[in-house]
Amino acid sequence: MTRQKAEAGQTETKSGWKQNPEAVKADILAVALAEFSRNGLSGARMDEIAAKTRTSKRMIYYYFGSKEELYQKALEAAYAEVRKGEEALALSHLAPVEALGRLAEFTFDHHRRNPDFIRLVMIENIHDGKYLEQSETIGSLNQAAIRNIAEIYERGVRDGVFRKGLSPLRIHWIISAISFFNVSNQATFSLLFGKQLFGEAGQELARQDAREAVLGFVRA
Amino acid sequence: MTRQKAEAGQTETKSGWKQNPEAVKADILAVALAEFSRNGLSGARMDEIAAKTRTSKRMIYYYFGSKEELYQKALEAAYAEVRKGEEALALSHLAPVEALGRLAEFTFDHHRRNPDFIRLVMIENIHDGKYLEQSETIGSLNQAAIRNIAEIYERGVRDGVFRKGLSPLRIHWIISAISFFNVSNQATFSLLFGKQLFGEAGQELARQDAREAVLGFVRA
DNA sequence: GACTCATTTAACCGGATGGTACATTTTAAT
DNA sequence: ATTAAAATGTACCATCCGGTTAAATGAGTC
Repeated sequence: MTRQKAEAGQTETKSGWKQNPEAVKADILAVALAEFSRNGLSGARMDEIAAKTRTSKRMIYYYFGSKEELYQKALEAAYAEVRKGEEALALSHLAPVEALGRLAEFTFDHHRRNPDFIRLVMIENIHDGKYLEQSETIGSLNQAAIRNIAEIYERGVRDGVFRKGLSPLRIHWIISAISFFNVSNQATFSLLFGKQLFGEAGQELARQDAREAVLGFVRA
Repeated sequence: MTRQKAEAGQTETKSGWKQNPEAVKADILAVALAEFSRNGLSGARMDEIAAKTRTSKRMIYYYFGSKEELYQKALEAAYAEVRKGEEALALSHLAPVEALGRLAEFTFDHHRRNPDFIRLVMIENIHDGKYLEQSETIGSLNQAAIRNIAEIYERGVRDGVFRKGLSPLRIHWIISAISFFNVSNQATFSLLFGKQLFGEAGQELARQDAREAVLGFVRA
């Protein structure tokens, strides 16, 4: 998204062309993503989004139809963007314990790297997932995460280092919970219990804890 | 909150009195809590809150001043309410492993029992905790949870069943993460990965998993 | 170089929404 | 009974805000 926006800007600057629908759409989406993430669906302002865009409010309605549709498209774009960062993690050559530990740490870091996405997911959950539900571009790459874990878990059970009776989904659930919560609830948690866990050193500890919790969960 | 509302209703009905400030305030807070939890701060409508109240919009402003102040008071009330349910869990007579396991399961259930509270906390995190921060009634009973864990953990280390080097805060963090996520992200998680974990049987599994993850995390 | 369609601009609208002015009633104190 | 303060009812307002109307501009086509 951000990358595409930058390109669009250059193209416009270089050529002086006026019409460039794809760039305009990408620009709107990027701004919308940021605004919805910051303020939520009802909290975001179409005028504000338009102002931060290189185009006008009229254009937003021209391409996206309504605030809700824009939100949905921004949500889809956010998922797509974050999914890209999930690929390319080769774990099958590692021993099961090490592979799962790496996966936990990677997921932990990946969530930290994408706070805006986390916020959007929180917002979407406030809406009971009704917009993600309407989306057609969902059930694709998420299943890959499960298959990834399945492969590791089965090897671990075969080697006798993981206990039997678990499902990849439940392992993924634990990893997600810790990684997500670490970002989503940072504000309230640190208000109630102090900021220790959210500084540089604290987050290093937290990552190790995420790893240990997951491994402790599956270990035989 | 709910209890107090019911009492207020009865009092009003019985006596026919008109003025009853405390009951009116409690009524407003209860309605506000539900509405803000459902729709967020910007999404909630003052007119709607007023309509669901036994009193008028005028009264809301008379007692609470503004939408934001009402939200803050509702948030505080929610925390206070939920805290009450956390007390009275005697664990010091149990062996460390059993005590911590029970605590994990209890916390898991307690979160499930209070979805509205969870939603409010999510909403507050979207606002970066700025309203909770302004509150004066925060840092009180939350520390009790930490002390509770500290007691169990220290016994566990002494007995050699828990590993050294952890802090009660980090244990609490893990327990909270799993318990919170299980409620907060139910919508999106079940959309992406299916509803298996959120049915009757699934949640029973999830609770056991919460227990196992925590115990696996601290076990020597 | 006229025609056509996609794209863009600028001004505008009507209802929703947070908040208020003002009069009135109720309660407690004297 | 009188009075002052607290509590409440009614009607209203100014602004915000999602969305639109209508007309103009650019680009590819023949």
